[in-house]
Amino acid sequence: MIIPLEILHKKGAVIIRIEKDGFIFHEDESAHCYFQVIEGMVKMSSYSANGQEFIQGIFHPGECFGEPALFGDFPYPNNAIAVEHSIIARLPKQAFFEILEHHFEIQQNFNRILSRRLRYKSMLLKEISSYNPEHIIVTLLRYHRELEGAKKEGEYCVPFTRQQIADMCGLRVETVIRAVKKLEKERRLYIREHKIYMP
Amino acid sequence: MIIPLEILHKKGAVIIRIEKDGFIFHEDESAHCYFQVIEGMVKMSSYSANGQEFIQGIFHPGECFGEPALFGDFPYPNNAIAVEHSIIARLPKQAFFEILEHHFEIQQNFNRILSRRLRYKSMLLKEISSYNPEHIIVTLLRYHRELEGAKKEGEYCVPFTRQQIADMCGLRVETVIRAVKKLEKERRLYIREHKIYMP
DNA sequence: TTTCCCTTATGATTCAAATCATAAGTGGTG
DNA sequence: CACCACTTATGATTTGAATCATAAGGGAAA
Repeated sequence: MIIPLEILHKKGAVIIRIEKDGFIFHEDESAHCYFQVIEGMVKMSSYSANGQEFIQGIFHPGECFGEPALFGDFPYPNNAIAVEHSIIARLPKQAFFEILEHHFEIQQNFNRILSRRLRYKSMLLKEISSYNPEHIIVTLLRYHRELEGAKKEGEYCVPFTRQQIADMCGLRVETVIRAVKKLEKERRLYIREHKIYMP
Repeated sequence: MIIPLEILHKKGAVIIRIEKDGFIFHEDESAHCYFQVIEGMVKMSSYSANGQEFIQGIFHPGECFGEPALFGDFPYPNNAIAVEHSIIARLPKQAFFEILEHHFEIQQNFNRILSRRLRYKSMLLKEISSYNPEHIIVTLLRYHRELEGAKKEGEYCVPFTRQQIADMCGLRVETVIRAVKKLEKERRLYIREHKIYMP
């Protein structure tokens, strides 16, 4: 939980419900609000001219999104879309900055969050720019396994479809399917009932 | 100037000199210091297994680098290398965090800087994952022209070699050379004495 | 239970960027 | 000046991922 719900309430946050595939905001819209996921799942993504989607991030309950546009004073760089029916807190920019002024530890926490997102993108850029699909996918999955963190005993059950993996690293479904098959042959991961597992 | 030099001095920053191509820190090293460029130019980059370089960012006088690793508590994700002979202020992590505690506006400024870097990487990822070299290069150059900002009357003289452009967007020199030629033919940019200009 | 859509799967073909080779222009330095 | 390293340049060839086509499996909903 980035900002405790009490504080959000006190500052006048609105709770909104979004159905699956509903937009919370659109790419290039000017940024007026801070958002925090309460229930459900939200993705930030954009579509290129040919309709290909690129997923920049996926956000779970307690996580925030849209705030870089507030900090950096630029339009939302991507669309925010509910991956499933979701409940979200929305707080106007002004109130958001007031919270930061009075809570050093929250402000600091944002530095941590932004820095980790930078690390993720830094890693992805390096991968995409110079490695093959198998390498990219293994690195991506390892990263997400680390995020799950604590509960790391045993194997990691990958919570993404091949399409989602493709959209996160700029590959095509078929390429991901083939790469995953190849990785299975090399024993670097396993497939059971079409689900991917990492040892 | 992210952190004023007086403050850095008072907190015990060390001034270091690095010759061209010298390393300031290495990828995967654990992060102990904050850095700020005083003179010269520094790039953050990493090398893939086959020796290909990917430049994650370039930093000029007044700009900082290495701080995401401090905020996010992870090893430096890339190498920091002097592009030319440079003078740099180095401040231990502990002292850096003390400065933040006492300077709300500096803390806030870091939120802005990190957010803008995120935007840059977000843009690059989208470009690299779904557009052709010409599109990627135009977007990259447009971004850098905007950074130069104020002095934007007239055309933009691109301050990068084709190799540097290639290393910033994961392409090969030959590809960049050909793409730039093609863009010139389409009148989307100009070449005079081998230098690239954008109208 | 049938329908529909999404996901996984596989083979054939295309194509754009990487790779390889080669050379001319440029700038700094001993 | 001569030399060396880097940058720009161009053509030929290779290659790996995208694209196209097709189909089977699974889950949700009418």
